[in-house]
Amino acid sequence: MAEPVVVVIEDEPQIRRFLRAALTGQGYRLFEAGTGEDGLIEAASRQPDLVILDLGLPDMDGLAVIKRLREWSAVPVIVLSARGQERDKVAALDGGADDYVGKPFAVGELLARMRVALRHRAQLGGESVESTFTVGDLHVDLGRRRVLLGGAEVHLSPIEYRLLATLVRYAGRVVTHRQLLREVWGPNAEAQSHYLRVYMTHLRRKLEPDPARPRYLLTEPGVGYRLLAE
Amino acid sequence: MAEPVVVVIEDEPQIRRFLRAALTGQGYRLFEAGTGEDGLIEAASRQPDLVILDLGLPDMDGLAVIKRLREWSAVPVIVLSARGQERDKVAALDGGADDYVGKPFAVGELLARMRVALRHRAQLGGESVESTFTVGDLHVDLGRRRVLLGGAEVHLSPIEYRLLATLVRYAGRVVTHRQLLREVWGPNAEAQSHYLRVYMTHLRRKLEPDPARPRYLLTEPGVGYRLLAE
DNA sequence: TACCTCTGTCAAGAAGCCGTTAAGATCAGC
DNA sequence: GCTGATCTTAACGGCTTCTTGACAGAGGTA
Repeated sequence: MAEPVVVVIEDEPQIRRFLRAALTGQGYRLFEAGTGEDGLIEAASRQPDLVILDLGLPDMDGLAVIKRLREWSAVPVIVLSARGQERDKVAALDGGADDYVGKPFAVGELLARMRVALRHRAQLGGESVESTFTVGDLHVDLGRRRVLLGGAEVHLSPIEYRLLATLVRYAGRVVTHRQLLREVWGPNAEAQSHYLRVYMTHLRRKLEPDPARPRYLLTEPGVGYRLLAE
Repeated sequence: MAEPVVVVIEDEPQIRRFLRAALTGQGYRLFEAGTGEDGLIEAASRQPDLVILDLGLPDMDGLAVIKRLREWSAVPVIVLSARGQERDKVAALDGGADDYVGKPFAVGELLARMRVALRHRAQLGGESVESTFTVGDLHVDLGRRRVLLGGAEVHLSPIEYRLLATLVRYAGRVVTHRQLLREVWGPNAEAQSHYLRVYMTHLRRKLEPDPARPRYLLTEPGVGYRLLAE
């Protein structure tokens, strides 16, 4: 990777200055945002190789930023936070963050963890960053948060969309009940498997030609669900 | 991933006991080693989804273990260490570790970081050679939880699949009745060898050209079963 | 040959999971 | 505060899957 692109979402000017000095010195290209909204815009427009995210933003909760980001992007996210509570860490990591570094942080460790994240990304290779998915009549654009069925836009509720987006991210493979519940409803809902049944019915009614005989949204009895690929 | 396999390389018995309790309760399959050498052997033979490695081993340096492991495996490694120095962290992370957790550690955080590592691995997924198996017309894709017979997908119930997957993991070698029962039905079912006969019949009916004369799913009388490997 | 153990097959009842519907609770926008 | 959309929760029928019992065949042994 010639010059890795990093988006820093952080409101404290001191820390931004500090990161700017440390990262540009190491050959990173840096883009900065002071709010969650701006950060999401930067992440979308700069196509970064890595996102560094402060949890304590003025406009929105850090977890919400991760969640929004993860709807369309698999870019590695390193969380930077002054909150050192275990439950904050667990929530961020389960919410889609790839690493969690407490403040105050040692810059050498942060740089090492950044190298790990970039290594992971390099292993994935180019195409799995794909943000659109098509099978049969069904087309999902994760970047634009749009779902088309035979060319016509289908409106999905937030939960319906998150459920579908999760299946898209793992298209072709079985996603277990636990995993779906954790990624859509959060780690406290792992036992509520009836949610899944209700929302799978919704999705099938909106997306399947014959909801009683699913072509795309397949049940793997006793295990989970799978979105048919190609 | 049905039941993630974890290899723990750690010499302190207390911490091993602690990890055993924490991980098996979360649905992980655990294999343990007390030395670096044993750990490398376990990692090679168990094909784990994740390795947890203590840096302070009696026989060899933790960094050396990572290095040897990385010569042939990309399995995620989480380092557990009492040494909290920044240079130790940087060395481990740059040496090939995927994460670094200091002792004493919070179990919730460790579990969350494990889920992150498994998520990364799942995204790599698909083509990785180690998770698919082929013999004759029969093709088993453990990563996607799919079974193909002459190119056509075969539907297996959860127990049927777990039984086949266990045989695949030991392909070519005999797996004893006890071991199959333990891995498929759990440790309380080791005496129910009846189950095995019923489900082996199911599998053969679904997978064998002539179920009465098995080509793939072979009986080893008095011992167990074996899946033919080419 | 007769007997015994191990193995394979079939089938039926039980149990649990899944899909569907609908009603009340909650939230967001006006 | 009203209204419509969305989410949660409960109920229930149907269906797959699991468990269990019965029995027959294979193969070894006295």
